[in-house]
Amino acid sequence: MPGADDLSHRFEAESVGRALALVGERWTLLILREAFFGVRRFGQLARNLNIPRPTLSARLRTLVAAGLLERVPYSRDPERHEYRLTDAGRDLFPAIVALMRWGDEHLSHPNGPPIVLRHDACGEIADPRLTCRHCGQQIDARSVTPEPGPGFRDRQPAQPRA
Amino acid sequence: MPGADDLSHRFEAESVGRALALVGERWTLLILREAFFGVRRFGQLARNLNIPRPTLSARLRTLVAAGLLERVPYSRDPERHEYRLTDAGRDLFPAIVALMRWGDEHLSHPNGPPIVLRHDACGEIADPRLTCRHCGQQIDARSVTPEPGPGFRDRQPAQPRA
DNA sequence: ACGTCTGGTTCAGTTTCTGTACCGAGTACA
DNA sequence: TGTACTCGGTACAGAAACTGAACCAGACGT
Repeated sequence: MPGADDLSHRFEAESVGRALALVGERWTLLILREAFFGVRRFGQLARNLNIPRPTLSARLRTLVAAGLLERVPYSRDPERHEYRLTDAGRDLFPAIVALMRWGDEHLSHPNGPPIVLRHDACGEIADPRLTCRHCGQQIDARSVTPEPGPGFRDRQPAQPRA
Repeated sequence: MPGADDLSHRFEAESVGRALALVGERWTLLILREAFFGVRRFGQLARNLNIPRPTLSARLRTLVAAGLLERVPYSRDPERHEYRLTDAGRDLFPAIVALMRWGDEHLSHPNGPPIVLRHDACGEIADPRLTCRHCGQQIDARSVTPEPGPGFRDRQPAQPRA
């Protein structure tokens, strides 16, 4: 990152920080991955992920509270619910894909990725890249320079602390 | 994700799982974010992130062990080291950017993002997107269908391998 | 009546994280 | 020469989170 030593304390890049407060708990992204694959039920999640059920229960609750999943009833009498991605949850898809690609590239690729994503629009394997919206070129850590944006430091100046 | 209910146990999408085993610990991605911003030193990381020093110490050790950071001496006599991104670490940049964008969009955007990325090549604000490498169109959770890739299930012994 | 499936909860034990304090080596100043 | 400060950590104990095993209630099959 050229010429950018120690920007973070000046820039307050809290976007990542806050995202991670939600998403950085151990199982959260795995649960969301399952959700992207269409898994909606408690038991199915528990089986697929091999996650302790109390942990799953807690995660689902925080995810629902955070608005990434919604808990919708699918039967009454035995009152049952399933967990569906909200739009906010779905918007996390690029992050999961990016992690997936990184995992494919750097962890165990004997033949190639275990899963690929086929792009419905063009019918090809998507092989997703991060690109500049302006010029369309691929972006990586070295081709980009962080700078303060419009929302920089507009945090409450004199938040009276408890 | 159309027609894809419960793919994960069939597909073994372990790329994400393994990535998260490294990256899913609470402070890891924040440390990497700092690294992308040019922060290299223990004390600076500790100050910027407000992370407990023993935790930082532990995280740095696992990151070095995982090959995402390297610990290079920058002075001897008072023997001191700094932590630099390796190529593998740098490749995590898209994932962090994706999370950052999600945070910008869904968490607290009073005026706009606190940080933007300027694309060195075109000089514009990058506003990075995930795109299909084949057709260049933007990709989201709904425009793509997961399917088994070449590396699918090749860690099972029964599969006759070349 | 019995066992099974569902979606959970309770509980106790273990692991992990956190804050505070501390260390040892070097530097800066007076 | 003493004092203070920086830097990169470590030691420790209490708090929080995670984990596995067991359990529960309602509905269903036989």
